[in-house]
Order: sequence, then C-alpha cells, then structure tokens
Amino acid sequence: MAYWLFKSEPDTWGWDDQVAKGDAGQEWDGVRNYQARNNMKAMQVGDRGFFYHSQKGLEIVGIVEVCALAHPDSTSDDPRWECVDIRAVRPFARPVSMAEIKADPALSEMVLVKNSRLSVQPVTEDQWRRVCELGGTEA
DNA sequence: GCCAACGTTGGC
DNA sequence: GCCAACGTTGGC
Repeated sequence: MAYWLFKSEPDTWGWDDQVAKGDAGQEWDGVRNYQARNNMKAMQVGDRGFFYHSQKGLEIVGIVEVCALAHPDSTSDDPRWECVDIRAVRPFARPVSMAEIKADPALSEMVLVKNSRLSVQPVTEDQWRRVCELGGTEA
C-alpha cells in the first residue's frame, strides 16, 4: 500500500465536506497539473492519504482512503484529466500544522515542505507513521 | 496583500 | 527545442 497527501482549500472543499460524502466518497476533481494527475493514476484502491487544508488552517486534519481508481474527471471535457475517488476514514485527534511539520527533522523531506504547490503528493511510510503519531491516531 | 516558486504557453 | 513572458498557487 502506498501513502499520499491531498490538498484542498477548506472554503472550496474541506474535511467536513469529505466526511459528509460518507463511504461512497467523492471524486478528487479539478486537478489540472500533470504531476498531481500522475500521482493519482499510480494509486490503488485501499491506498491511504492525508487530507490537508491549504490557505486556511494549514494543517493535516484527517485520513482518507482511495476508493476508486483513476477515471476521467467529470468536470473536464479534456480526456487528459483523470482523478480517483476518496473517502474519509477518520479525523486526527489533533491536527498537524505546517509549522509543526517544518519544525520536525523527521519530516523535513516531505513534499509538503519541499514543493508546497503540488496538490497531490506522495508520502513515505516513515513520514506517514510520524505524522500519524503527531496527529494522535494509529497509522 | 505580497511575493517566491513553479508550471504552462507561445514566439522564434 | 529554447526561453521569456505570463498565470497560478499558497505560505507568510
């Protein structure tokens, strides 16, 4: 299983919106960046991801799971753009902020720190475990 | 609101 | 195929 990180502005689509979709999940549409899309095409059903609030919050708030492989993005006529579906698994007991991540030597290589603009990012297993620890939830 | 970083576009 | 110009993102 691989680990990922999904970024969204909570004003547009936040954790609460994701939770409201329940186990059916929701397609992660609107991505118009090749790197982010390629990450989604590499995902398998059951892969786990962090849900990060950009712009407002600046923190990882919960864990999601990929529940459908990449398929055409329903919000685009351009067949180049594909996306997966994800569903909320559980919230963190304590959100993990960008500041906390930056301050943790074990997390200095996270893509979130190195390339904060990429909206769908890979996360290593070590990073996954560490962030879950900080978030007060099991990995 | 600013600005640095990054990605994309398009003229040559 | 290069690179300058431009647009967008997102932390600060």
